[in-house]
Amino acid sequence: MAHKPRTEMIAETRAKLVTAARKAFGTVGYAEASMDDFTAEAGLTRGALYHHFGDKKGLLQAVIAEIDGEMSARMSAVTRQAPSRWQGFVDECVTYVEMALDPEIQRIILRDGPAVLGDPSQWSSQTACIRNMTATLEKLIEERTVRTIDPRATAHILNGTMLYASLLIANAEDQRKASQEAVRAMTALLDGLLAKPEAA
Amino acid sequence: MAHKPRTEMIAETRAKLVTAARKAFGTVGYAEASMDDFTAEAGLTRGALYHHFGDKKGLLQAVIAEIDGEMSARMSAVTRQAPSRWQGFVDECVTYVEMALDPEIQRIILRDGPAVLGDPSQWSSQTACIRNMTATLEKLIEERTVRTIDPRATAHILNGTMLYASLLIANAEDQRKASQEAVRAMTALLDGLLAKPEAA
DNA sequence: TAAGATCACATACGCCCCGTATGTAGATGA
DNA sequence: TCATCTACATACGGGGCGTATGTGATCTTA
Repeated sequence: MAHKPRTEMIAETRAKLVTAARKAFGTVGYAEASMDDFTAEAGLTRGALYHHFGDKKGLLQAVIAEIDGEMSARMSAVTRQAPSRWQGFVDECVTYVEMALDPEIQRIILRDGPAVLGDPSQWSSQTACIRNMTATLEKLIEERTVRTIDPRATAHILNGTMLYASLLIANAEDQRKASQEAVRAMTALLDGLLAKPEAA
Repeated sequence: MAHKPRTEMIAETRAKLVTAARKAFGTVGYAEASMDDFTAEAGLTRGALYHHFGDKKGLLQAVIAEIDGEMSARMSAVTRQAPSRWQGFVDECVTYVEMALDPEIQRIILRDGPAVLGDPSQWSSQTACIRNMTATLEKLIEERTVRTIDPRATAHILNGTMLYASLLIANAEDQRKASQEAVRAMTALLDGLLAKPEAA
């Protein structure tokens, strides 16, 4: 029974740390998560953490990158199977809101992330989601479906729109009702982007 | 030279603490702000802080309440002197974006606040700004200027829209250009709320 | 395949920061 | 004027973090 190669072992411990941290950050939050505690839970010590990620912030970045990769994958899947380009864009937005309902995502991506790492739009990761949306917008503007506005700026701003829609829903007593209201308001706003606005 | 009455002295020390904390939170951030440091800067100790505010979070709440009061005042001033109700609403939004450009506000209200205290829409204070906007929206819907959407949900969502517009501008290399792009995108979105959409 | 170098972690130490428990001086009220 | 209360300061203990150091296993090279 030979040992696994070294690189594989390393990847494994990195994954163990990221998983344990993600769980801790997602539940008790970044500030309250004791490095001693969640490294121990992964069968390791802080030594491993510092070796691989530099510090607590570095580990948070890794966790965020992992989450963001998952979100990005889901979004592009939605875009691919949309009937029209505009509908695909709207679906993308709705999917984003749905994903942001996850308490773990809210805690790590929306609350602690910005506080610790600063403006999300600067993160290499978060940009992935936004880049998707920017690209879609560019095409929509090119084909004259959408007004001539700056696609990057619009994507960033819509990012905020959707995140706060998620917050609204997540904290509502009646989530179903809140979700309907939020989607309705959001689609109304999105209609404003259209070159030929639809009737209300 | 008689001493000042006691209640006045108390209000003064509270104000001193809030001011010192606001400065510290706004520059180095909540987590990095040492209570020993900024209380000393106010000529006090942590004892005073715990006595008046319970803990660090309590002080942050007080700081946020102060800032939010100022923001609320500015917003209602803008609303009062608007030519039309819809224009007043748009101005309100633009003002909000402008205020959120302040690094202190970004740091305290947008980054650290949510991380420490949770969803901003739950803060008694933040509600002030949102309530303003909700009220304006209600009237606009009543007079059929705006589509029939839920005003509270819309206000919350727009809150996010504007905050991220501010982030975008604040972090841009060319702030003037970014601000133009952001305002353009925002007004486009807002047009979507109108019952009779304006031509692009 | 054996010796040396390297790497992936664990251990150990000190510092700072926080929360609480306790002390105290001055204002208040009879 | 004395008892009480209040607004703070001081003192103490604990925990978390960052770093410096140690160690055993793996990889390299001849």
